[in-house]
Amino acid sequence: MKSEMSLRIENLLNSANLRRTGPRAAILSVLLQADKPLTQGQIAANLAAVIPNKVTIYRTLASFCRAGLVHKAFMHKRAWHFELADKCTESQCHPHFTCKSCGVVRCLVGLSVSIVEGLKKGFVIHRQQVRLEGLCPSCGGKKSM
Amino acid sequence: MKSEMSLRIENLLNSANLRRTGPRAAILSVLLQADKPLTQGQIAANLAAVIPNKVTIYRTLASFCRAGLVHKAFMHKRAWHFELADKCTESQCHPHFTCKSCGVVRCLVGLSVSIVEGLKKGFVIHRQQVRLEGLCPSCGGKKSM
DNA sequence: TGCTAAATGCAACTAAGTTGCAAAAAGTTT
DNA sequence: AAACTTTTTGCAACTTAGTTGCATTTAGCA
Repeated sequence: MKSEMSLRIENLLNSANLRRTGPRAAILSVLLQADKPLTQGQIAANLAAVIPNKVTIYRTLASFCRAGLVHKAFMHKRAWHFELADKCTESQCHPHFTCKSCGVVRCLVGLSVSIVEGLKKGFVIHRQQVRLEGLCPSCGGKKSM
Repeated sequence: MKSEMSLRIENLLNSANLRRTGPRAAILSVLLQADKPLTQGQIAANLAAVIPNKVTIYRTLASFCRAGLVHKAFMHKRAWHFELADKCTESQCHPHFTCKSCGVVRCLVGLSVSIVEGLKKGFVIHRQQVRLEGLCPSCGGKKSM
């Protein structure tokens, strides 16, 4: 009998019209279990035993993005983070918060962001992304920079 | 007699308490003349004759950031863009727009962004950055992706 | 079972950004 | 103006994210 996780992965891959393969299922499983966006590096570290190759991870994530299963968010440093797309509509993503002190990344789902006002005529906006930096509740006040 | 540009550069460096050197003046001059944020690579291409070394550009930009003269904005690809900080307050920067079709980067100064609503208790926000992606007026409608 | 298209793995590469150290330039003191 | 100190620059070598081409394997199907 299949686990709930396994079924969910099968559904996701099916709905995206993607073949079910080892690496794909493994990456989805990691993303499903994480409550925050992950970098390719973090996924690779998690799956070193299963996926020997970072190229596979990059390509898999790219096809997930293309299929709308996952979306990319740029955070601090020079790495993208990937997370399941079920938390946001495609065009307006929730803000992502990075704590400058401990480095934790949090998705602030439900935080309203309105940019529409005053948008210049002629621009067509496909996607908006909001990044916040500061201190998270557990670091707040401890460190000023 | 000194040019207006030259004077402005001197003032900026003075106010930031930074020595006036060739590379610094050159980088400031390029940023002052550009009406959009530039990457290190773009600056380097502009100043190949004057600054033989990208490390100098990185370090100079870093010290400009530290002094609050310049701020970093992440755009598409995996490069930061740098622009003079006089267009925005330190904590709330104007949105940056990238055209998916032609790649042009525009600063949407004056566009209001309000994220405050619903911010979870305990978070301290130092900086917010908004990225928009879509089509610019001259590409609008020509290309759908 | 065998076939075919898609997916994976590998090696080699590109490009952004960093580090340590020596040489040069700026500012200061005498 | 010479000597000294501190900051800045240049160079070489490195790290890491992400990409490309090509050969091999695997999923899905006839």
